[in-house]
Amino acid sequence: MAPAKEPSPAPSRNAADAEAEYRAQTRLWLRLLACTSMIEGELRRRFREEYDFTMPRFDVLAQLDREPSGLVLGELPKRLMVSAGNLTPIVDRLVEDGYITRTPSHLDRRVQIVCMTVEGRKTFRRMAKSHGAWLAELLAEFPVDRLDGLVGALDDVKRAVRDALQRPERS
Amino acid sequence: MAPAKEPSPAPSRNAADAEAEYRAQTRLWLRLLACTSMIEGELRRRFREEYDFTMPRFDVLAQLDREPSGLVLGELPKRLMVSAGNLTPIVDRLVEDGYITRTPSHLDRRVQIVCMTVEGRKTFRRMAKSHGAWLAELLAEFPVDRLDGLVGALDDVKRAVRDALQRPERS
DNA sequence: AGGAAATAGTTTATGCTTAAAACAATCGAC
DNA sequence: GTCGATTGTTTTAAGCATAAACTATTTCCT
Repeated sequence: MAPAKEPSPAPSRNAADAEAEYRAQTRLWLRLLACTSMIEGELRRRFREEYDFTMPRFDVLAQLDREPSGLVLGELPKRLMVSAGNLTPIVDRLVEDGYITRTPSHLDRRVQIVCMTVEGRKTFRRMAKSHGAWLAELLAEFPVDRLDGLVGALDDVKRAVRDALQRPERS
Repeated sequence: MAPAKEPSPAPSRNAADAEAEYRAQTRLWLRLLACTSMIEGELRRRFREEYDFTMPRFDVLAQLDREPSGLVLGELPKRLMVSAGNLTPIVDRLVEDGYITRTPSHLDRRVQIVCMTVEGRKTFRRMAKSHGAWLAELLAEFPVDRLDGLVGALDDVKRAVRDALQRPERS
């Protein structure tokens, strides 16, 4: 496949390009990290202060809000991109606090179905409204007409990374 | 400044716009989170597998790499955007493992100066090289000519959020 | 000089996060 | 039908993260 000893076309320019690409990719990663952690930190702080709640707990409720008939427990780790073991204590506490229920399935006794309670749904709606408003406040100065473009670019980043991850571990 | 009771121009359209803006902002946040956590998860996994190291430890070394004369300990939480208490055990372990030194200042006995050791610098360079290569691999499918534009947009997001955070807590 | 306020850093309590091992129930092959 | 593999979930050990309380030192005010 790779022909050996082909005279490399403009080698120094290629090296410089590769170097520049490297730096640009690193910059992209650092910016992603900075933006995400700034926003995440502030949202976490407000969740805590206003509702004495955490973001992972909110994320679980958000998934359940769109599923009136509940969700198989094993679906949550996949959707939230966290490990399964992580969710056990979080779901435990949400059940304890009365926001969700966890019922074993008759068909398969390994499986459990989690479902939001009326109380949970009410609380979630309130928090979701705040969440949206906080985000709007934090992003207020970013021009509206550039939102879609940025979202599109991030979709492409996401796709690129997913492809790289799904690529069979090289040779 | 704001004239009261001005007949609102096309009120329903404004409401619809606000709604759309809301959704676009939420989408932006979800994409940011998805991209960051995908990349972060993979980098963490590789740091662990290849070097038995964690990202927070790498981040500390990265800061110290650019400061041959060392850094005041208190500078680290600011640069890394983490809490001070968080760093104590991380720095402890890096000292224990011989990657950095921590020496009290004579001028002010509250202050400590952290500095990378020769061993630490050597290890860091190796890891930094892998880190760059991993990032290049993960982002390989994202077109090079769109990197700078995306970085610029994220800079603007970062600025917007920082401004929002620094704004005096409203009224 | 003496004491209050500020600063640097650590400790504690709580919770998130992962990887890996353990456990339990089901499924499949024979 | 039984045994081995697979699947769903929990447990465990280690580490990251924050907020809040605490210690030690310095600075500032009078």
